[in-house]
Amino acid sequence: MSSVQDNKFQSIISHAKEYGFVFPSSEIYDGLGAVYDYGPWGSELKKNIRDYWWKSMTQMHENIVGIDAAIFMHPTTWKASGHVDNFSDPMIDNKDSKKRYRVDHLVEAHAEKLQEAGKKEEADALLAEMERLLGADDYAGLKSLIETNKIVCAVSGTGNWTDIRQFNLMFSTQMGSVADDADVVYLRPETAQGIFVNFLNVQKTARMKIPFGIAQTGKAFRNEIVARQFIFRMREFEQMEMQFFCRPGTEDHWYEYWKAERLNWHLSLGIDPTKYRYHDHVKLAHYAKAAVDIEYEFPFGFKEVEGIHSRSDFDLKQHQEFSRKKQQYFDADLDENGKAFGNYIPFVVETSIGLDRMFLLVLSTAYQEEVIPKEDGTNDSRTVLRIPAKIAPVKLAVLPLTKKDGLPEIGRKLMDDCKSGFRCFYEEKDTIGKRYRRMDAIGTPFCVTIDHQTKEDETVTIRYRDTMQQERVPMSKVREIVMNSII
RNA sequence: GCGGGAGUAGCUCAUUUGGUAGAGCGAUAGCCUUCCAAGCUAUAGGUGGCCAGUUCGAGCCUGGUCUCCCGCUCCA
Repeated sequence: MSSVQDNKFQSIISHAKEYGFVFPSSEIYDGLGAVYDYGPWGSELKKNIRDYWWKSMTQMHENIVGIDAAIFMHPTTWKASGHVDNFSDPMIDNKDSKKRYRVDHLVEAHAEKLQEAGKKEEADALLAEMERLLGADDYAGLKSLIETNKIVCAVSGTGNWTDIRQFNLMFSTQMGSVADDADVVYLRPETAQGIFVNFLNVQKTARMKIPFGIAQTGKAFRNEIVARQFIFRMREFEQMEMQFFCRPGTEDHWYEYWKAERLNWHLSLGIDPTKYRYHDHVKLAHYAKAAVDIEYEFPFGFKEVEGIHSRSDFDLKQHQEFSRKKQQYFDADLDENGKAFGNYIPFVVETSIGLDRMFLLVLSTAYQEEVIPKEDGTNDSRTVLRIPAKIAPVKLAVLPLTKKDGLPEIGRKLMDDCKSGFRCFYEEKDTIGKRYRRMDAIGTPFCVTIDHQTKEDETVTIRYRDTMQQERVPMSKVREIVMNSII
């Protein structure tokens, strides 16, 4: 990261705090690592992004319905999903290079070398032994396996290792207030499983026919080893996910469809397309058939904001196996031979976007420090958040030019006319220029000024955030102008 | 978790070798009534991240600790 980008990122973080978007969690106690709170304007913006997503996925797609599943789920859910086995990794550190490795990656890399050297049998034996020890959670055995095979660190070249430690990425707590009887439950590490376990409930009660989708937004929790970069990687975060259930064999079609559709959603906010790119996964997760990330160029580089995954029938199959409840769907549509497609476990295409990451994306793209030349030759400056009007925290500021001569009363009346439609902000303190700057800083797209002429002809000055241009319009038109820009 | 850097008012910073903290901006109230920040007055706000040690005395020296940033590592 260059220092210029570095500074811009720092400025965004400072701005977010100073103007009530994001605060460190429990800040008076020095904060809590990688946990953040959303302030007055931040919570508005976050809610608006969530609503915009929700509307585009559900209201705009007749074959997608929503649910709101609980954060706690039956512990077996996470065995079936693979999280219990795959979400906790034994790690080992090299004391000389200070490098940290996942034990399985380290051993696998060594096995590959053996294979290249023609020692295939030795490699296979090593991997088999590793699997056995991993399955038995035998960390001492794994360490001696590393030592006896003289596996060394690629950087330091030494075999000076720490003990193996377990990093469990799932948060756990107890359900039940008597500690001895309490069952361990997990805070969900992803929202997707709440959709999968409700697949048939939703399909039957909402009478959905394949292909259809289930959408959900909600919190998820991961005990990240390293959580950094402001709200980009948090331990508690919010996902917006949609699982699309389709007939086996059509998943590639729907994968391509959602890949395009989701990028279009981002672009519909008017965000610079050159800041986006697709990143196809080469190494796929255990369930995946295909996976692509939508990456955005954050101030700290291109990073994943959303993932589209072709998950096959893995999840439903797993839940069918672990729950012993059939997860199949009867498809009465006829195939080319005039026969019903019949019973099958649907394939799934998932779209999964981090709400907090989207929030950071919006803030990153919106934040601008501008220099404005003045008539006398000197320069003026402003910090403006060019947040798309439809998701801006405050849509309209009502600003009487003075607080005398009945202007505030007119402003209050305009407030009453508008505030049932969208978030408004009223302010009569300080010079008009200062008030414009304050509204720029929180991204308010429209400011309306009440002046003495308003008393004569009921017109007001509307001032646009992005162009700083002003226009005289009838006061009765203000609500409509703002409404039209936020739909 | 390892290595590096940082922590003084809401923000940006100052406080000449150790002598118990100041400014600008911002905020609040008022004046002015002005269509793009930086006119005037007043007020509020800090056990110097926290804890200990050295010292007659610590924002400053030492140790520990917490948090943040950067790099490594990890990322379904």
